[in-house]
Amino acid sequence: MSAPSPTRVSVLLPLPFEAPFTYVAPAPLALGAVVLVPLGPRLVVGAVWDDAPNMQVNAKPVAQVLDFPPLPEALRQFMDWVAHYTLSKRGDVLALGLKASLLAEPKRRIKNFSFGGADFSQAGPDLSADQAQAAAALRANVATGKFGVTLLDGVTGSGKTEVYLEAVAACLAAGRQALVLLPEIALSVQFLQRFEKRFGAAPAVWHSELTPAVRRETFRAVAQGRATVVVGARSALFLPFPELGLIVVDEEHENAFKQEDGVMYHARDMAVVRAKLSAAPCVLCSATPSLESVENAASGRYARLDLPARHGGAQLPKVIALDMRANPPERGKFISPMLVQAMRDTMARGEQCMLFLNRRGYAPLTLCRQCGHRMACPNCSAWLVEHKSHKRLICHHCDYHTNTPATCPACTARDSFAAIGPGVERIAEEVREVFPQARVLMMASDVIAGPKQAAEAARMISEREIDIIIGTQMVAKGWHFPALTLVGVVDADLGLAGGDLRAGERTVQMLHQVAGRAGRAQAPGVVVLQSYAPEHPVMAALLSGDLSAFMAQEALQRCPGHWPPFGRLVALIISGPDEKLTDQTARALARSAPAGAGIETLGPAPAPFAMLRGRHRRRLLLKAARHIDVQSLARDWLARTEIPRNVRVDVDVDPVSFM
DNA sequence: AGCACGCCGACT
DNA sequence: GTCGGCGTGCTC
Repeated sequence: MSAPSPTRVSVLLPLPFEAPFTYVAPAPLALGAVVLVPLGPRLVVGAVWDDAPNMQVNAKPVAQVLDFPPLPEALRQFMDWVAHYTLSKRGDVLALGLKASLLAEPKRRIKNFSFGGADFSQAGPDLSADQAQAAAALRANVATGKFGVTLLDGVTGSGKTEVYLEAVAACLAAGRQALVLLPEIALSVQFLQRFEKRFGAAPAVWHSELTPAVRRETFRAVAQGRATVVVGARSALFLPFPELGLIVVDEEHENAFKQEDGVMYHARDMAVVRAKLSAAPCVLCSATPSLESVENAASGRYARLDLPARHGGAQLPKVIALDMRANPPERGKFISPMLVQAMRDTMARGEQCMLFLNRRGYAPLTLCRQCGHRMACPNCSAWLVEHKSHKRLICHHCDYHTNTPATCPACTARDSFAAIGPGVERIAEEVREVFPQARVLMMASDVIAGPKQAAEAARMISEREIDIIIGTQMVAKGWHFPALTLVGVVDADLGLAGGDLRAGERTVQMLHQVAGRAGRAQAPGVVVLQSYAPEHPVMAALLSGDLSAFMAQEALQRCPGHWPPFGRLVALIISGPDEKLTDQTARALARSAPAGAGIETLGPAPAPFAMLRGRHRRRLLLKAARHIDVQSLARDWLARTEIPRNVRVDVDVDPVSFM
């Protein structure tokens, strides 16, 4: 036996570097080992990576090997994969999962996820025949311990959650860890209650609003295998699970899974990759699956399970289109008399109503009646939105805000402002005028800002302290309110304006989800869509409830032009403080764009928000047939084009937003 | 990402 | 004459 000899090790740092740095250790270190290393004048945390160390460079010694489980191989491979796919630096991806702040010794253990009271072997709830069959299929997948993706497509109220919780139970029984991704976990109080009811203990949760102490302790508990179930937002994909045995992505169609800055990844797609690298099954759930997942199921790449009926004998709501041309509201009002009457009838039966409008604030536009001046953000190409609750005009794209001025800044006219168009605050005002005795609750992100407010809102509704709920898209997600029987969509056409690639799909999904809040118990539900275009295919799909026919039509439209999911997109967003230089750079990129069979470049065009936060923006779109390696194309493209200082080019692979 | 080095304005 | 603004460049 010889004494261990000094070795060089590669250490990836959670900093914007593509390659690991090389350090010297007294003896070989385990791959994935979490270490403290000198970098310039400071010490930084990093992880031993799989690359061959650099023998040329002058290596400093590793300062300390931390008492922490090494990052698992599947996680290291996953991070490399995500970096390559999104054209990000590997260090930036590591930073999504490893930060110095996560490694400080916890002062005390936090309860939960130790699962003192949990019992995963206890029998689940009574399942319908459909549910039981789907649950059995998922349990069988988990038992194989192999990768595979299943699309669980169940109508709203069909009890998808109970079905996939059976898969979670099977995973835990097999001694492996389970991850459930939700689009907005911070507000998912009802989900956590159902989970606790099923298993007798709360899961570990992971989202951006955790306190540092909880975050540290959860991170450690996951790495040590003490946390067996994590319910989290997209960043939970980067937690160091040593024994991941199942990933569930609930509401898989949600755009909130797409990270829109920094490392721009789609958590639903990356969940599939993470599962594959961990040899774990993956379940994608939705009542309104994305066309991507529908096509993957149709081609046989994903298995498919359907829950076509609501649980407990509840019926799907009846959907009615209200033609606003024939039934206009009073001047200056937004709720048509027919919807008012439906609300009155609903409340007379002791049931609850919900009005949906996906627009925060009081009015989206404020203009001067004297001179026509429109109140706009100085930093963004966007109108300022009046928020009466804050007594302010607010930009929804940057942090600019101003008190509503007494006089017009252009013509100095007094009291000349007119509010144009409705937001939820204005709808609430109208409702209070019509139903002064009704108890009204607003649900929008500026009112319901965290788990506490969400829980209180859910409690008030469940305990029948509320008659009318008025909300933005926040009300669409997952809520179960048995007494809610009427849903009114104030402006069903809203999402169709501007019309990007997925405007129709997205509107169908969102309105169908909102509609699904109605009539989830015995009393039947009614949904009223206020529309100026009730003949539009989106409205037709919602009226018939036949979403698969709508998706088939979408597929037919996207297929010939190689639009996703039948082709690939990469967006380049060119931005900078100098408009001319930004524009020149965009045009230079367009000139050096890749060309060839199955490749097309669109743009440059000013982005829909041509200026954001004081930066001018242009967009280019690379469209390519499915078999083409767009990452290499984009990488080479950027490498051969000179980008001036103070112009930035952001790369968005598989863009969801075209803003 | 930090943190240093490095050249131009308002302060003791 | 200095303190300090943040531009740019480097970190194994």
